Amino acid sequence: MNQATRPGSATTASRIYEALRQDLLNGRFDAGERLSITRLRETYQVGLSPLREALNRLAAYGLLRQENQRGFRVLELTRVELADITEMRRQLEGLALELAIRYGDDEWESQLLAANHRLGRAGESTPVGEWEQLHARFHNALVAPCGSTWLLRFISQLHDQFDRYRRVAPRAQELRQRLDTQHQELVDLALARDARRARELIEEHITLSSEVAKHSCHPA
Amino acid sequence: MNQATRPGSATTASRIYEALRQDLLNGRFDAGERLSITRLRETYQVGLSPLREALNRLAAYGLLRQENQRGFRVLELTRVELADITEMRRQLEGLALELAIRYGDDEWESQLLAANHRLGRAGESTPVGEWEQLHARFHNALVAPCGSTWLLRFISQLHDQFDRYRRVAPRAQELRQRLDTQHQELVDLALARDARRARELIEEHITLSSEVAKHSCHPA
DNA sequence: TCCATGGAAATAATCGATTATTTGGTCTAG
DNA sequence: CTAGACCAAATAATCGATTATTTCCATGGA
Repeated sequence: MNQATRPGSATTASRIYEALRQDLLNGRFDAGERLSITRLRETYQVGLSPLREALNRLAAYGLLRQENQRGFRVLELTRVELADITEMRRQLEGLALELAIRYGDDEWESQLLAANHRLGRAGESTPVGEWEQLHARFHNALVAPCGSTWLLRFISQLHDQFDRYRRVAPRAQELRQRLDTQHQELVDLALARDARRARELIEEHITLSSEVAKHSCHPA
Repeated sequence: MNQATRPGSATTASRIYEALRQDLLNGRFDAGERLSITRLRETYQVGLSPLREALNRLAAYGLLRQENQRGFRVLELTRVELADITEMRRQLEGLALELAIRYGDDEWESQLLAANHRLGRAGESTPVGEWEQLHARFHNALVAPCGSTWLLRFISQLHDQFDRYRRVAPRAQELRQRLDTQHQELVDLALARDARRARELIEEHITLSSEVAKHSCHPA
């Protein structure tokens, strides 16, 4: 999930990067908002340099837009962008799932069952950001052994983008349940090594998630 | 190609970002090399803050590896990585080309012909980095109207990655000519709107480029 | 000989202050 | 009235100095 900055102890810049990323994903900022650097300094209680470095990383990652001499702003939420992200997720996660089914071993099957179990246990009382994290873990476990680090990287990036839309979305209980059912079916198809139907289902799954998220776009 | 930081006048950070990116693509640094910040300061004649911001961007973009408290290092060149980049280029550019053929209009056809013409005119006397730039332009023109900004973004990113391998590659004249021929054929198939064969050809084209680049990997 | 330890030198990260650019409002000329 | 120029306040970007961490080498013990 994070860029590989783990070795050595955490630096202020990488801590603030993660904090900002989470807050962006959780919709703590308004879409299109200009981020005042001085205000961020106060909010997160950090110095200027590490903060700016974190913002530069986030802009390069695609969670912020950077304009020379005009600072940083949060990306807008638009239907066109959501459609793009959705279609790319369909293509890339579909491909990755096929590859994962081809290459995944026993260890993968265990990890997948575990991730699915943890996700299934999360109920109504689960804290806001926690379900999203378990959900991300599940989808990551699904495609992890696809064999391509770049594919996984792009998928994570798109997942982060998609989360910005999902978070704001209303909790349609019925749809939520259909999505949960699909998770279970995805596990079954993966273990059965049915690549064709698994790919069909994950594409359908992503499209359905997108329908839910669509409500968070601008005019509503 | 660049991240959208154009408005306002160029900042030192974005200038040094571009300079470093070009130098990384052109192989001015050794693979795996640790980048000494103080040395970079002297080489590029810039202050510490903008330099660090540029490095942070490049790391988030994937052209550098950042390790907490241990600075930045150039990525290694490995066969595994090249194979991954190549396969992803095949998938993503293949998809993008199909979409471009579906959605591209007259303007696209003109741009494509122009880009192809400019690339064809570049001969032996063309400066080192120039051919690569024209080549990148051509490939970009090919897929530009695919309709997905994320797909184009990923393709550019992979193209930059691939360039690190290509630059070092020996100039096998015969292969170079086959690649040139393929460029012409790609244009023909695109104008004929033959999506299936165009996709087949671009996948073959990328694979062939990769064969040439393979010589630049570590043990040789 | 080989590892472990300590400490200085090198270097990465951060801070505080300064400079450069943009923004928003006001005034004047047409 | 409107358009343009100008000024002051806000804020982004950069610099120079300081702090924290790692690296490297020397030394001593098993």
